[in-house]
Parts: sequence; structure tokens; C-alpha cells
Amino acid sequence: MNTSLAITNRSLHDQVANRVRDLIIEGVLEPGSRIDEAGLIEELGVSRTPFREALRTLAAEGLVIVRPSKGSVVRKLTPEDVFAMLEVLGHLEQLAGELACARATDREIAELADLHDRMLDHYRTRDRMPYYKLNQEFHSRLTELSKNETLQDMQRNLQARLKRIRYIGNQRPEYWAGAVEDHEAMVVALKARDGKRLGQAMAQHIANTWDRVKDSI
Amino acid sequence: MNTSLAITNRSLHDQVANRVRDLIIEGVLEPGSRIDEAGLIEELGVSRTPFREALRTLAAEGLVIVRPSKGSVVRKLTPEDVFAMLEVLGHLEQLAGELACARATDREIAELADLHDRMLDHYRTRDRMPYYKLNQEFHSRLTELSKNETLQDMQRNLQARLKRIRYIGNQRPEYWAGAVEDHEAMVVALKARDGKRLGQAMAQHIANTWDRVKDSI
DNA sequence: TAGGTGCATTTTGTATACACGTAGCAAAAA
DNA sequence: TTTTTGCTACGTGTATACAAAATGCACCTA
Repeated sequence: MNTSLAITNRSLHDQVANRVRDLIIEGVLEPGSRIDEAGLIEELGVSRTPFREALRTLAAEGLVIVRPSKGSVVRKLTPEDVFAMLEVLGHLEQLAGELACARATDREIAELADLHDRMLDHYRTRDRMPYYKLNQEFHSRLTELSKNETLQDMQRNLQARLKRIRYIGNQRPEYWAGAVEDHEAMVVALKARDGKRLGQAMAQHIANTWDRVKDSI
Repeated sequence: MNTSLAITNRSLHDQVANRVRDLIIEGVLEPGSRIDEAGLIEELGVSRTPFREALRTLAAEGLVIVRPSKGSVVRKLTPEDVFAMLEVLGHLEQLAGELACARATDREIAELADLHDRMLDHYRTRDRMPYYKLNQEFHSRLTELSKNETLQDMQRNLQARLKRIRYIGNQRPEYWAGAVEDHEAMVVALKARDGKRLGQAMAQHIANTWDRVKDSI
């Protein structure tokens, strides 16, 4: 097992991929804009080879599009794209919910409930950023409880691609309240280990997400 | 519009990625074995740069694993991996089935039924290879009918990663018969546009697939 | 003989140079 | 004035060279 004190020593292209991924998610690199290879390698202080390898990774993840001989652009999501992705994400999280109820330990469920409580604290004080961060973690952790590696990979991928949009989506207070309610229902179902209900709740939560974000794309 | 007679002019790394992907799927490169960079670039007649970019793509697809400074290996699937992937694939195809019933045109449904009939012909004459190829196409086409791009991407990805195993799985005649029955049920449900039933049938089909392949991993 | 250390070889990782394709602009012709 | 054609500059694609890390082997020591 590869734990704690191992020196990560990640390869350059991995680091570059992570860095550029963040730049895209944070919106520093705007959707639809060309990726200035020369400019970025200058700024990151790396050469073209690892940078281009990183680009290929991001392309496979669906964050950028490489057009042969025409350079790369940050993928711009159409409303249709977002809808399609949410449709799939909703279904995946439904599965995750069902599996979690069947496979999670009591301890794991308690930990997630804890996390939810901390989210509520942030909600009460209206601290959007910490709430948002915990929210990402909530969904990730719940998916982990499915104990299905592939499911986690795909959930992570979709979550990353939708990150920006979901952040924008929860701007309006009434939307935020709705999201919190959804989560409440999810935690109740999980505690009761009611797989069907949790699955429904998660699918519904994602469906609601569409309503919350559709106007801000 | 970029139609028919455009010269594809795909970049080298794309071609390499496709080629190596096939080599892995066909089993020429055995699961768990190291990928001999020097040897392969020799054989493919390309240099290291495009080859390594291709590797990064395949890594993102989950077909190979790159260990920093230690080279790449063809990912070997454990039974747990396969089970997890089928669990997800089943759920995705369930969604695909439901959406297809809602969104496909009559013509598209008829075409798929046609494809199914051709599969039956191959089944009757026990032509495994052409049956197998049509089978892949059947699932791809049905997923297309969902009109959900993301869903198609993910289905394609999982299908590619499982390709070998599913081919091995249908060796035994009684298994093959079972798979044909599953398909029969799917086509009936699709024709009736009974989304729930088609979804169930597809999920069941994938679940059955696990029984068919689990002993040959 | 077993275990460890250091060196040599092989393999991987990164940088850079060169070649090719694309796009934009200017000049000429209609 | 508009369209077409050729040239140029820029950016991308590929190859290769160099650097760093890892593996394997021989030799030394306990």
C-alpha cells in the first residue's frame, strides 16, 4: 500500500495537467479561448513536451479540444452539453447512493452526516466558499461509499467539468436553500440505509441543479 | 459544414493512440505487461514524442497505467475492476435505454431492429466474429439513440475497456443463447417504446454479462 | 553464502531544434 | 471594388539530443 510518507515526486506533465486543469476550472483560461502554448509554458516554466502531454490528458478528460495543426481551445460547454452531463451525473449518483446504502459502514455514514452538519453551519453564516468546497467533498465522499472505483472516476470527471457552472449556479439565495434541503433529504435516507430513496434524492438533486444553473450558462 | 470528402489528416499521436489501443484490446499487448517504448516506436515507425502523447491519452482512458520514471504497463483488470465497470455500464445503459425510448425516431428504432435481425442470422449460423462485431455496434447505436453525447462517451470508454473480456465471455454456447434472449427482450421493449422495461432489460443484460464472464478473468 | 554497496547500462523524462501546415495579409487581376 | 493567388510569419507537429532516474550486475564485506 502506498501511504503517507511516500515522496510523491509526480512527473512534470502531471503537475502541469493539474495546474492547467485548475486554471480552466477557475476560469482564468476562458471557455472557447485558444490555449496559448508559448505563453503558458513561459509562465509555468516548463518546456513544450510535458505541456503537450498534459494537454492530451486534459483533452481525454474533455476539458480541452485539440484541433490538429490548429492548436487547442478550452472546451466551451453549450447548454445541451451541460444538460447531458447532468443527466448522466444524476444517474451515476443515483447508483452511488443505492450502493452506498448497501456497502458503507456505520462509521462512514456518521462521518458524512458530520460533514453535512458542518455544511449547515456554513449555510447559516452564509459562507459560500467553504460551503461550496464541502459540497464538492460531500458528493465525492458519498460516491466513495459506493466502493466502486469506476463510478468514482466518472463522477470525479463530471464533477470537475461542471465545477465552474455549479459554482455560478448557486448564486441566488433561494437556490442555495433548495440545495441544502436536497442534501438534508439525502442524509436522512442514507442514515436509514434506504437505497431506493437515497438514489431518488440524489437524482432529484442533480435534476434540480439543472434548474438552478440553466440560466447562467 | 464539414462533411464527407474532407481529408481527416489526423495527427500522428491520434493514429498512434488508436493503433496501440487496438493492440491492447486485441491482446497483442498483454495485460500487466510493460510497454516497451523503444520497441513499439521502432515497430510503428514514429518517434517518442507522439508515442508518449498517445500513452497519456490511453492512460486517461484507463487502458494503461504510467508510473513516473518506471514506465507504463497495460492495465490489468482484476475481477473487482470488471465487476465495478459492469455495474456502472449496466446503469449507464439502463439510462440509455430509457432515453432512447423517449427520443429515438421510428426510423432509428427500425434500423436497430434490422441490426438485431442480422445478429440473429449470424447466431443461427454460429458465426461468432461477425455476431460479436454487430453486438458492439448494437450497444453503441442504442446508446446513440439517447441523444446524450456524454453518455455515449462514457459508454464507449467502458465498452473499449471491457472489449476483450466480453469477447472471451461469450465462448460457451449456453451463454451466447442467453445473450441473444436478452437482446430479443431489449428490441421488443424498444419497439414498444417502453422505457422502463428497456432500461431494466439492459441493466439485466449487463448483470448477466457478469455471470457469463466472471470465470474467465 | 547472504546481504549490501557502487558502478554501468538501460530506460525514462525533459528540452530544444527543425520541418511542416495554417492563416493572414498584400498585391494583382477581373 | 471585389476576388483570387501567392508570399510570409507564426504556431503546431515531430524528431532528436541531452539529463536524470532506475534497474541489474558484479564485487566486496560480514
